[in-house]
Amino acid sequence: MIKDIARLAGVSTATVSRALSHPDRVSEETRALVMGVVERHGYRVNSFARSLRKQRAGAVLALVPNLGNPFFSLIIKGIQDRLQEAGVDLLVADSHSTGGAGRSPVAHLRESRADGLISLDGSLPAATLKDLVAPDTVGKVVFACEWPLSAPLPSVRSDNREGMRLAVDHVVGLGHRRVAYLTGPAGNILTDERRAGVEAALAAQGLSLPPERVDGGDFSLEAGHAAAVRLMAMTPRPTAVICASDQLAIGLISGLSALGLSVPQDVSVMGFDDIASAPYALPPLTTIRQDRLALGRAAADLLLERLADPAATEGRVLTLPVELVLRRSTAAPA
Amino acid sequence: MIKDIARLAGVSTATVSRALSHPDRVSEETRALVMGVVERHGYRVNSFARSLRKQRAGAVLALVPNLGNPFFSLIIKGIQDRLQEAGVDLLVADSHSTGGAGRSPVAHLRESRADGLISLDGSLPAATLKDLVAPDTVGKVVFACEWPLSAPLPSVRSDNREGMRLAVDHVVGLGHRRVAYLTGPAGNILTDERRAGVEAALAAQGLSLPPERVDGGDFSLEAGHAAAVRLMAMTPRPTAVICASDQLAIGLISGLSALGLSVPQDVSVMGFDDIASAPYALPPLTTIRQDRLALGRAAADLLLERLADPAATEGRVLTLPVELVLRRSTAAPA
DNA sequence: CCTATAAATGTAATCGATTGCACCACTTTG
DNA sequence: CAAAGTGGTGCAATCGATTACATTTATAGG
Repeated sequence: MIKDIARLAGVSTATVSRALSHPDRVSEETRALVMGVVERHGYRVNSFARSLRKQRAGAVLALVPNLGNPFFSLIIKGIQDRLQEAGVDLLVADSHSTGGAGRSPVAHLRESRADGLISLDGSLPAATLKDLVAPDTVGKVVFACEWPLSAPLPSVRSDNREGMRLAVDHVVGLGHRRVAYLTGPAGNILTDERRAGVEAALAAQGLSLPPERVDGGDFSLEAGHAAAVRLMAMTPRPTAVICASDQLAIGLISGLSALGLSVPQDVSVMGFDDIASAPYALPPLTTIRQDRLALGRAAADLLLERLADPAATEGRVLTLPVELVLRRSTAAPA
Repeated sequence: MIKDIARLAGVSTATVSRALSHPDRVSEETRALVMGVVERHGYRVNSFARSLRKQRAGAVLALVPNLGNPFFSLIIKGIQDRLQEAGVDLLVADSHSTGGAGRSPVAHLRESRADGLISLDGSLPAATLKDLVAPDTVGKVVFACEWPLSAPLPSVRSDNREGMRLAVDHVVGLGHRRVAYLTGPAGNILTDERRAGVEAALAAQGLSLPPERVDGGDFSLEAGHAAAVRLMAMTPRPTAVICASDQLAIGLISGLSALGLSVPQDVSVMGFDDIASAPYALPPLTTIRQDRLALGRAAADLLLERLADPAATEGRVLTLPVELVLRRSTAAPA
């Protein structure tokens, strides 16, 4: 195709290419001439030919634990926003669904379909992780939101421990002493961090988190709902429940409501994330806000920087601040 | 790279290529030999070289009105699931954010970064739509969920009118006569379809939808919340409100609750979509379920078929069934 | 034993752009 | 006025695979 343009403009393909990619390397008039022809014929460079020659894809892969989980949408949007500014495309893949072709995410890197990888999944299979830290790929990977414990790869994350400190201090400040915790899925780094944050903050207040006051096991609505009956069967009952996610909290409130209990009169409930529906829960959910959009942007930013200079970003960890959002789901104990 | 493998295996690059892509075109032993070398050296084909030569990208672009809107996540997952089975990659772009590079989605097609396009946005700018129906792109485009009125492109959609008929028949069957409607954003095809569905179904029951009983103007939680006070200021009040989305319904319930009204005792509320949190709303939301996962899969399926045979799929419209899900947000009027 | 046919492999053109190097036409400088 | 420098172009190699066509080798049929 570039040949056609060259022929029509009466110049060489080299000149067309330069007029398009390095406008300052051709004369004013040649550029205008070439641009005119390009315009008239609606010519567009073939990205494969370019990628093949330049040895870069112009695309980045985002690996999501579950594409169907709405929690990730804002992070993805943040990533896409930043990438679009840089003129880089976004590929997405689900790290759990391994379809017919069954290509590992690393294959995208090795087949040079993507220049880099942003993983929102911190619990990648050991084999995948091993591939990722190989010399030829380690400089192309960053983590967002979650991160792997076993490899010191660059990552962007929210300040999960601080978030839980804010949550604990809030409910303890209201006068609660028996605080229960709804935790996330086992083996997840966020689960560990947040739980550790809760325990540390409670300890700092002279309180403890006995194992029987921990329930959940999943970030989902279902898990929260199911936990209600178990939590309320305890004697004495916990007076406040801190949840590892807003979904857990909303599910829990739903479960409590089914038991005829109301929030915050009978129990205080706190979430984590500040998802879009948190302000519209009944009651509006007191929670810890993490800025998912900013997190996505920062991750994309970090990856772009890493691709430009792997050494400079070696092991870099960016921790984003979180914020206590006071709404109506917490109150002093009865 | 393929040259290295060829040299190491003592065969030509042609044979390596065939061993990899057309195993039946080489002898058993050659294949084993080549595979062995490939395995040992972790060789992977370069996708650009392949794409350049084969003139296909092996990727498809999904265009989403707002990547941050969780409503789309399940559709995207459906698309990705199906594409992965076919060994095709998924690129995503936000049709609203036009970042620095500001490349139109059509550019992806023209630059052959993507073989096809699935648009979840039915309200594309006229210029974009015009580009899409050009002879060289029209065979590569399908719509999912939404669709453009002005061009007869293939699409997959839910049966929006039938859904609203089910909703209307349900509340009217409970005895409601003054039914209000919370509508979506102006200019959106779903807004039009659903409203038309409501009006037709009410008319069939001998009822009407006076303009003052229509509010909303957006699918969002906020719009639903804001509508509550206006709707309840009417005399006589509507006894049931049908919403164009679950988000509207949940926002509405939140707004009603702030006014001290409860659902369904004071007002019945219906949603549309059956999003993940609908069962955990207070009260659990009666709604119309559309299977977003199936919709995404079907759209990906349709696109793959269209890419293989554009003529056969010309103007094809697939309408997926919807379903009434009875929960607790509707009851007979007081 | 020789020819026709099939199976396996190699040769080299091709996909479409980018870019190092060479070259030409002018300026500038000593 | 000759030598050196500069800006603008063109030539052709290159990126890494795929595949039409040619060639070789093995097998079957007459």
